[in-house]
Amino acid sequence: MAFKSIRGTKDILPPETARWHYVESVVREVFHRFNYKEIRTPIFEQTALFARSIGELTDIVGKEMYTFTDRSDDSITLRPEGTASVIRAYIQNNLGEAQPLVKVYYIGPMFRQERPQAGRLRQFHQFGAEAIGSLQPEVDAEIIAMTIQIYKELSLAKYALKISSVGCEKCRPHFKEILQNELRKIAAKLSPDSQRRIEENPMRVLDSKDENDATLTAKMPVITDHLCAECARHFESLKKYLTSFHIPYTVDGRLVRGLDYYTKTAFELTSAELGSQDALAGGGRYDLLTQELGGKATPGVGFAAGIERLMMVLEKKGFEPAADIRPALFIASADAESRAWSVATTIDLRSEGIAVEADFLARSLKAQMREADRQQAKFVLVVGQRELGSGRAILKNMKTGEQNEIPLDEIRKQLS
RNA sequence: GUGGCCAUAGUUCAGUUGGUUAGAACGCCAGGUUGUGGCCCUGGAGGCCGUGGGUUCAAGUCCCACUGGCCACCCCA
Repeated sequence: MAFKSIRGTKDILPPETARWHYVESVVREVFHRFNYKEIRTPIFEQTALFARSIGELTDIVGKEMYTFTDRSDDSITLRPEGTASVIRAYIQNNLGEAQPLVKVYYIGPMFRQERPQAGRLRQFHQFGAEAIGSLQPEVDAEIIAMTIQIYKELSLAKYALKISSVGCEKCRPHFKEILQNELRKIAAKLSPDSQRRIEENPMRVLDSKDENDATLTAKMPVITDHLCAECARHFESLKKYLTSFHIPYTVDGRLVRGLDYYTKTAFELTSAELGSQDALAGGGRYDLLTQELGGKATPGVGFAAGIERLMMVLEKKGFEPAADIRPALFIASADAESRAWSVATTIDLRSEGIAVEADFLARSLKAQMREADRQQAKFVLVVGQRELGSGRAILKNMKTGEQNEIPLDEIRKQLS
């Protein structure tokens, strides 16, 4: 084969694009109902934006970014996630000056150079939302409720919501020290991966998939027991809201997010139907990010969800939306002269807003009927010399098989 | 980045201990119906057997490398 798509990238082809249209329309509709407005940022940014927001030491920045130098010798990176760009746009365009709470959402591709596997691609798609400007736990609750609502409206039932608080600049460093001290005591018994993580990211040791590690760390302290008064109050309030929203959740003090910028609330939605990469969506609060990126100190909360993973679950359920593009009418023609008429009429009707298809292969009537069937056309109009002469033709309802002779100039009326 | 499995028509797959013209189903095209879809019947087109090298009289089949896919680790959406 001459050219192939880049490893870890995929073509999304017609029957499947209908599913994407459906999912995107549901997602947009829910966002709009929650009064979030769409923001579209460039898919590439200065490398430093991601390095500073996501964190130099994270895997994403350390080894997964698509980074290159452009012809002006600037370091450019394809966005690995959405929040950094949104906050950059928020600061750059002074969005906070027009209103105190800015609520935006995005849908689009993200890029990470990882080894592809089930539910993991190098170009993948996310939808997500950010609420920038409020410290209130009500906003955290709204974001979570909105996330859940989207999955509900897609008739997805089998997921689990895990929530936690990762603390703030006051309580997290404290806890990190306590945990590291505990972990160092048993370091020798831990897996090599976990030993490395003790210094790099101790919270992740608690999340290890290694059975032995899990046993050894079962009684280790968790952050949710070591929050400062303010973080604890915030977390309690969030839990109350979720309960009042009738949203079931489990508190998982070991929940870790892959990005450094999170403070207080962290949450994750997982699906048991996904295999190893089971996170459907994740998010949390990032009260320090805006000032870290050079803006006025402004709190924020957000989430992001993987569209391909959502598709995997929908496919597993056998979900198949009705074809979103199908002609209202197919004009079948019996000969060259009527074909000319049918093409001209097709263009006319289309300009009037009617979805029409005709024969463009000069095929037999039978083949045209087959084509109309394949396209799931609602009606077929059969025209030939006779019809052009008499001004009346047969209109066939493809679902019922019913045929009626109608005057050609009444075709618009018949279709409406 | 590491590991395991895999790579044959458009698609999903068969292909005996290496042995003549590589098969099926579905899909596609045409005919059965000289102006009518779906079901049925008949016929047809369509394969450098992932790429490169090696072993052999002989390779889709065995060996090696590469590329790609799948799955897992890592990490995450």
